[in-house]
Amino acid sequence: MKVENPTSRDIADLAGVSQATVSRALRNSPLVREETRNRIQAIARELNYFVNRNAAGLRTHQSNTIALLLFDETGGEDAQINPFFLPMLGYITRSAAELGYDVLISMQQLTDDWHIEYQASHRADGLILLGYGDYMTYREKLRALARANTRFIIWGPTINEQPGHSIGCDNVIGGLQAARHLLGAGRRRIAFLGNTTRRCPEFAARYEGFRRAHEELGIGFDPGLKVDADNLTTLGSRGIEQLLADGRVFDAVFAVTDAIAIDAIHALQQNGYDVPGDVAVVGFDDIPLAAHVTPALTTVRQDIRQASEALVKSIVGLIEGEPVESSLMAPRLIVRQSCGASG
Amino acid sequence: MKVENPTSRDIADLAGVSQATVSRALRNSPLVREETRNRIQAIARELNYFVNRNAAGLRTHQSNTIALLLFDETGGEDAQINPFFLPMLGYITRSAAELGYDVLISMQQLTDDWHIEYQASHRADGLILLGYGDYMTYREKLRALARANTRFIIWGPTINEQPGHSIGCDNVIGGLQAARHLLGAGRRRIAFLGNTTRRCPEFAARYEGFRRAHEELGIGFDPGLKVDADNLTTLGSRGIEQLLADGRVFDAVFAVTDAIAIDAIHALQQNGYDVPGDVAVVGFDDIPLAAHVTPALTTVRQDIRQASEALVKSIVGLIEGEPVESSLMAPRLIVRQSCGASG
DNA sequence: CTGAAAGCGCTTACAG
DNA sequence: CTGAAAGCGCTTACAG
Repeated sequence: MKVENPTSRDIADLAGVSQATVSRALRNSPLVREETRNRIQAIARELNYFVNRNAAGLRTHQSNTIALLLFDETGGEDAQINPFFLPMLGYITRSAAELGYDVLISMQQLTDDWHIEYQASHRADGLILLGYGDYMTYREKLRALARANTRFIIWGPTINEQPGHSIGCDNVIGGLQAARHLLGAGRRRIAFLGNTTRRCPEFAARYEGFRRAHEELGIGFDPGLKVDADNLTTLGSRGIEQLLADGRVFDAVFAVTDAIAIDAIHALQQNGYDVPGDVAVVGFDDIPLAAHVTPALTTVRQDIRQASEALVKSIVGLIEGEPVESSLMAPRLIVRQSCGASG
Repeated sequence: MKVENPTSRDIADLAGVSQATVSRALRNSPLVREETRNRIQAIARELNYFVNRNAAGLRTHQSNTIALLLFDETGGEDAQINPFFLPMLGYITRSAAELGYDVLISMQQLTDDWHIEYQASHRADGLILLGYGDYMTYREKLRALARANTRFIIWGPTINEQPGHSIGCDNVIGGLQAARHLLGAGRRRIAFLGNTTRRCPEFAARYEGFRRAHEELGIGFDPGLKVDADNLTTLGSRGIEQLLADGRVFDAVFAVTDAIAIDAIHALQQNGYDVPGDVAVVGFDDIPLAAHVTPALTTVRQDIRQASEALVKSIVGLIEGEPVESSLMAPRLIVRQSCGASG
């Protein structure tokens, strides 16, 4: 009675019904009498039978799979995913599972012909694009995607001419919140650490909000306090060293990522500055370590979970033909000790 | 001439050959004349044709997909993947892509019936299991996997009775390296921070190596210097505070993760200790931040990339019927400033 | 409520 | 080197 790789026909034989009835029963069709359905499902369970997804997919033209395309910044040398996106994977996977979708991940380089294949080959019903920061670079690829009627949603800012839909963090608001908070606490000379070139539109947006907070209060911002640099990991300490070497006076630091902020705190402490006494520090991201460094880091948190769920909800909506809109989600300031305003 | 969703038959009509010849040409079969093949491939490209994976998979009984099952420690509440495994995703995905496999990710709780379905439903040809630390808990699940002839490979220690194959880091060697290094630098009272209960067999193995290094040199280890605790993120500072509160004397710290080590460095500095002058610190993992804290953290690095590639190579070997062996990979000590031995 | 039948789009023996 | 044909395992209109 044990069958090697059972098919619906095997179940049918065992249950004494037609293969069509087995198929209906396993999909919980109301057309099948309950008693029959239960019997069939029991046999299927007994035999460890699972519907062949290839056959079902061939028939229905669906894969019930979402492809997650992560932009590979290393150009193929290394394979490090931008660490910021990693935690999203878990949330995306779970949300997708709740809606009955599997998640296929793929690292894609800019040079790859990454657009159309997943959907055209029926491996995925739609795509989520993570890490495609600079729209201008991808413009043509996105257009090709749209032309091929591929369903996709981008994690990133909403840009007018950009094809498709996107869901992103409102980085301007984030920068605004950080700077407002420091200015509200009486800090007047806030250094800005972060790369705001076109390569990093998110950081540029954070700077925009930072600048706007100064404007709101009619406080000028000294351009000498803005440290731009390429290498993000060491920017914290190098930025501080540079500011000190240049003899800049500052009473606060806003870093575009927590990694930079934490590195900056170290450098400040090493140079004998008290944080937040002498210099307040605010970061961005709320990475796990942020709450555990000393002083605990005040930072701007993007709701990664909410964002992930929204991305999945949108792509599934697109797949199932529902209306979908682009949106920006407001981040939230998490006040801890490093800003000196935690009461 | 533009076809909506072209099939191999459309290509065949356009090329004036049979559908079978198209199929052969697209798979680069040597049976097809080169001129014919080129013509067919050109037309396919022109039409943005891609082989329907469901149809091909149904025919060949293969999916060319590997399922990556990540253990979800949160029991479904949250969806955070253990951060240590995240970087592996990128390497696994790339290695798999190089061998022609897609990667499906899935978060699985202990209670899930996570074993058999992926392969039985022909969604994946084999499984990679990440994060299944405590074999005893999964014993039955792994046996069920093996019984169902599911191909799988586990990232973790090799355990004798454990079904299937595994690839892991030699954590004993790692702990040994760390402790030998500190002892070799003249430290004699090394505190150990980490949870070594059965829930964390990797950490227990690191402790084992740590202990063995003491034995080698005939140096006793004061059990009062071992701080065990549940909450890993704050163990660094809490551990140090506890040691100090208990009046323990120590000249070094070995923490089972870098996060704990970095937190410990902070706590030491806050309490007026110089690192590494008064207390040397060694961590484990070599997380990105490790090189950038002050002092830069000496740590034990697992070669995540090599491990990921080995996992993929093994599962693909299993899928393609080649012989595969379990193995342990030696980690490597990365000497920086925090151990006071960088010269 | 159930069954017989068609067909999804491929791959691959078989025949030439 | 190429074609006609079978068949992978489903889903679903159609008929009853």
